[in-house]
Order: sequence, then C-alpha cells, then structure tokens
Amino acid sequence: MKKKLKIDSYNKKILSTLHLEGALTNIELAERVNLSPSACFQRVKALKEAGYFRNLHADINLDQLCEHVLAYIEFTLEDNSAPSRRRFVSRIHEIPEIMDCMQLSGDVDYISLSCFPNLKKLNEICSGLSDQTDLRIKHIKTRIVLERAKWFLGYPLSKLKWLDDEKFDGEMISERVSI
Amino acid sequence: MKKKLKIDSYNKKILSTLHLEGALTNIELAERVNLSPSACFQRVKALKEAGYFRNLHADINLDQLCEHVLAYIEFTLEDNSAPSRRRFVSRIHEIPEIMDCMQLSGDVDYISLSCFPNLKKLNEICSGLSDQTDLRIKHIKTRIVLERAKWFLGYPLSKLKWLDDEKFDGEMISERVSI
DNA sequence: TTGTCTGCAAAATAATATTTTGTAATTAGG
DNA sequence: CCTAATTACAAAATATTATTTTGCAGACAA
Repeated sequence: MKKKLKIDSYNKKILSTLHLEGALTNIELAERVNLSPSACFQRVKALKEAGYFRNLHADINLDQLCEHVLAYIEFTLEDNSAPSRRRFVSRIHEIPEIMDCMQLSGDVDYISLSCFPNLKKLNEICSGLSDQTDLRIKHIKTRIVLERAKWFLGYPLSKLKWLDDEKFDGEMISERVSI
Repeated sequence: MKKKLKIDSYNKKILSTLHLEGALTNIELAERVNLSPSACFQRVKALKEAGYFRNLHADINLDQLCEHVLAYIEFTLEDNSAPSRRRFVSRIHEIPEIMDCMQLSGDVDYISLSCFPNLKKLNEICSGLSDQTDLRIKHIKTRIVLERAKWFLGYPLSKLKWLDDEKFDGEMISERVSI
C-alpha cells in the first residue's frame, strides 16, 4: 500500500510549504510549487498515503484562551532496563498533560514538555508519579517555563539533507516564516 | 478589528477539534460540533480573525525523509540582565536549527529543542555560539534525543480551565503559537 | 409592545476538490 | 532501433465544498 516515492524538488516544496502553512487550498499550493492543480493534488495525495505527512493541526493561541503553566519535567529511573522503560513510557502515555517525552543521553533518562492549568495540578501529577513505586522513578526535576523566548516554527527543512538529494539541483526550499 | 468572542461549548469544540485534526472540511467539522455548515463556518472565521488560532501545519514524518539529530540544548548566561537576554534571544532567532527556546526557572536560563542534519553540525553551531563572547554564554549543555517516547499530541485542552468571556476584559494577546 | 441585536439555518452562488481523459516523455525489453 | 508499458502532467469535466445572502426566532432594552 505505502509506496516509496521519489522526493524530488516538487515534493520537497509541497512538504515544506504544508509544514509551515497547511491552510492553503490546493489551487494556492499548486501556484506556489508551480504545478497544475491536478498534478499538485495527486502528489499531495500520494505523499499523504505514503506517510510523508499525517494530519494538519491548528496552532491555537493558548495564552488567549486560558491560564496555564508550561514545564519541562525530567525523569531519572532507578534502572533503565527495557521493562522499566516500557512501564514508564506506558504510564506517560496515559497522562495528557505530558505533551511529549524524549529519551535522552546523559544522566537524566527522560524529559517531557507538559502543560497544566496551574502549579497545584503540576504538583499533583508529579507527586502521583513519584508515589507509584512500580514505576521505579528515582528522581523528578521540574523546570517551569517562564517565557517562550522563541516559538516553535517547524523543522529546519532547508537545513537538512533530504533523501534522494542527488536528484535535487533546483533552488532551495521555501523560506521559513518569521514571528 | 479583533473582537472578543464568547468561548462557549461550540467554540471550544471547534478549537479543540481543529487543534487535533485541522484537515477536516467545513462540512465535516460542522457535523462533529453539531452546527450547520454556515454557522460553523462563521464561527471558524470569527475565531481565526480574533486570533484564537493562527495557521494550520502539516506534521511531516521527518524520520521518513532524512537523517537528523534532535537535541535539547541548555544555555546558562553569565548574567541574565535584560540586555544580555535580549541579545541572546535575538541571536537564537537567527538559527533555524534551534526550533524553539524557553526561558526557565532554576539554574539553567534557557532550554531549546533543536534539529540538525548530524552531530557535526550540532557541534558547529554550539561551538559558534560559545565563541561569540558578546553573547555572554557561561555554559552550554547538550542532551541528545535518543528516542521519542511520546510524540507531541497537542495541548491537553480538556484538562485546562478555559476562560469565560467576562474574564476577557484585559487586552488581547496575539503571540504566535506552536503546533 | 416595539425595535434592535445576535446567532442560526436554509438557500443561492462562487469556488474548489477530485476524477477522468489524453498526451508527451521515459524506460525496459526484444 | 523499435515497441509496449509506465509515468507524470495538463486540461476538461464533474462532484463537492466554501462562502455569501437571506430571513427567521430568541434575547434584551427602551
């Protein structure tokens, strides 16, 4: 079903454009990438079916909607055996306040970006995790986000070496939008 | 121009739906929120104009597209006076590989999630920042992401306490929001 | 009551998405 | 070198959707 596609300069431009501006109509997108609407449509469809991108997401203005607290939470496990890690990661997935979680090199095993309605709730959830002894968490360190110095603007696609790069001799991918 | 809107249950459902699935057509969205297509359309339009959400972004499958290295980079400044911070943040904005950057409470001043084509490039950029003495960076700590244990799935909107419209008496915030 | 305002649904229209078709360029096999 | 077979594209045709317009009903104030 999932077919491997050649990621030529058209597909690169389609992907990077949709990454930064997913609300374009097919016609607008086609104009930007210099294809006919039908050709553009077929490529978008093929790219999606092949898994090169999944969904679109609206970036909502949380500051405008509600009070909240962002925090990085770091986890160090007693032992990082596969079963321990599996149990920990499984538990993390059950907590929607923990928005993502990355396994790291170094002394700390995991770091997660989390969002809570207030500090009380943050403390509740962290304490709850600590108290669950079967998770074998040795240490939790919480670092509150005071300010977003730079907002996430997407992957630096123009700085990465895409696959099939030998086929790409066109101009550079679309520029990133600035705040 | 930007009008204060009442964030009732319809608008909440519209925003949370688009946050998780922005590729819906207006008709599909209207069905999900139990409104007529026209009423739904007008609300979406008003919400966007009022700044409750900005754009849509395709979440592209970077693993499928190219080799890359994700890393959290932590910065501690010599002094965190306002001018030093301004200079640092300004520099950070010029580096697309640094995807976001948060000012933190605690001993470390900033943390950023970054994406590079390889470790060599990571080192180049970190070294470059260290060498720029006018940035007054005391310490840089890099923590490589070994694995994404949990992928970003959006804000935990159902867990937050949304503001009622009567609390919107203050001025509006219109910051850019991450996906 | 009367008038104004608001939000909604329904209808009408404009625009777009999506499919179909034909064609030129490319490739592989003989 | 020739001939399918394949691919990607544009153009046309059609299906579907976006968007505007209209009018109605409820809420509210004078």
